Amino acid sequence: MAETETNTPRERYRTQVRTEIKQHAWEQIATAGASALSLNAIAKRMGMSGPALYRYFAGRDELITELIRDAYRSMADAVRVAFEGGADVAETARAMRRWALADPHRYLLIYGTPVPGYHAPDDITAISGEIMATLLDVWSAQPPAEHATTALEADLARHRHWAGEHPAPPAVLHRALIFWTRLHGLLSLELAGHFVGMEFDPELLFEAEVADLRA
Amino acid sequence: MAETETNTPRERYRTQVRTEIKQHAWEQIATAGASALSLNAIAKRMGMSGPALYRYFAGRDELITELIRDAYRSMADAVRVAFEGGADVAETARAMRRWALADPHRYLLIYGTPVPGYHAPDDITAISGEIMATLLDVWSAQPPAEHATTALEADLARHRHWAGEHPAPPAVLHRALIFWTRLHGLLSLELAGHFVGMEFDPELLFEAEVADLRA
DNA sequence: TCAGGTTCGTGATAGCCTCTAACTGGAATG
DNA sequence: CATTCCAGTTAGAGGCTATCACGAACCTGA
Repeated sequence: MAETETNTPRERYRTQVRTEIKQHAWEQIATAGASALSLNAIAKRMGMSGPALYRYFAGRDELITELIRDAYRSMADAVRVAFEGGADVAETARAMRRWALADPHRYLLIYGTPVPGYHAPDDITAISGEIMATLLDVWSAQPPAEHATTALEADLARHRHWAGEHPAPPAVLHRALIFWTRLHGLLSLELAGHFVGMEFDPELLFEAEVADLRA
Repeated sequence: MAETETNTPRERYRTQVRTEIKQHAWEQIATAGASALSLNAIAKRMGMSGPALYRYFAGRDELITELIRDAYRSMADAVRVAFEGGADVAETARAMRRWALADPHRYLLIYGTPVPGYHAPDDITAISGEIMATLLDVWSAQPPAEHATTALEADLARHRHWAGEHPAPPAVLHRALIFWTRLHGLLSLELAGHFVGMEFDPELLFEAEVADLRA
């Protein structure tokens, strides 16, 4: 939600309105889902008439893209803050869960069902890369035990493009990947409400998975 | 997609049109996503004019609910067939992955971002329960090694409502749950395209997770 | 101070969408 | 043959995205 600082009052007004629009957008997403997000409805709730919002966003897609960008940025910051605060693997996982539970729709906007044909702009995929880089940092501080190289690790040694310049060995790449996929499995099912009828405590399942991940 | 057998030609015609509508709906979901599904567009592609479809479905929601029901039914059948064909845990996991990859949008319609406020009718949650029951069957044939009871297993022993009459012990409930969450994490990230820029082989990651699950 | 361009917000409009309502014409039924 | 039923039609209300032309407010520079 952070908007760059600006000078002229006009630009300050502009960014102020933009963030106000985004706030209303998040509220609407929380109550009716991203697919029901309506520029028209936001405008009316802000006391303006429909097309006014097109001065601030080129269209519905640009608004949603901006929300996705903010969400990624917020998550990348949360993970980074955890790591730099000295969090180990388990505590980083908990930080991610807290971030997800704090606003389920924000998480689902990032990792939920994508619109076919939508391609995130490069700066967003870069933030996604930041998150993976931080996970590699976290796991590098707690590297897995020595073991024979697996087929997957051989593949990861070849395709380590996504790790950027990070010097993590394939075993750490593997660890970061399953950290991501297992957490995502737990969080997305929990946030989407697939556990509700089951009545067990999702946090215990989460903690059990975190413990397993460290072993 | 299975429609009950009927007698009169009128009813046969009716169910025939219903399945034709659903086929067009799946095509539209595959190309533009579920949120862009349009009764109007389907009607036009079938050579009829808009409101005609309301003879067959009470509205857009009912059509989507029907698609969700068919998707769950298909998945439950796929898992059941695998189990009854003698599949072990690993082979059942592969059957689920094959089912998901065969039609990514069908999987995402079930397990993707839910619409806030949407509640699936009881018969659909029953099918979801069928799937869990089959997973319990699969794991009961390959029970995990003995170990001290964990906090999660104690919780599962108390809240085993979702397992119905199934006699599986808490350790098996735990196993079935993480089978589900880990597979879902892998599949939903793969199907949503979050691995595309990474270039590693998702199947190797999947197999590594399956192997880990059996250990 | 005041003339200029710039930017904001408006109403009108086109073209989608869902869904309701009244109507027509053909098929099934007695 | 007459009646009932039902598929499909058009018309229309009300929502949406998005574009356009216009008036009004604002900022800037002479």
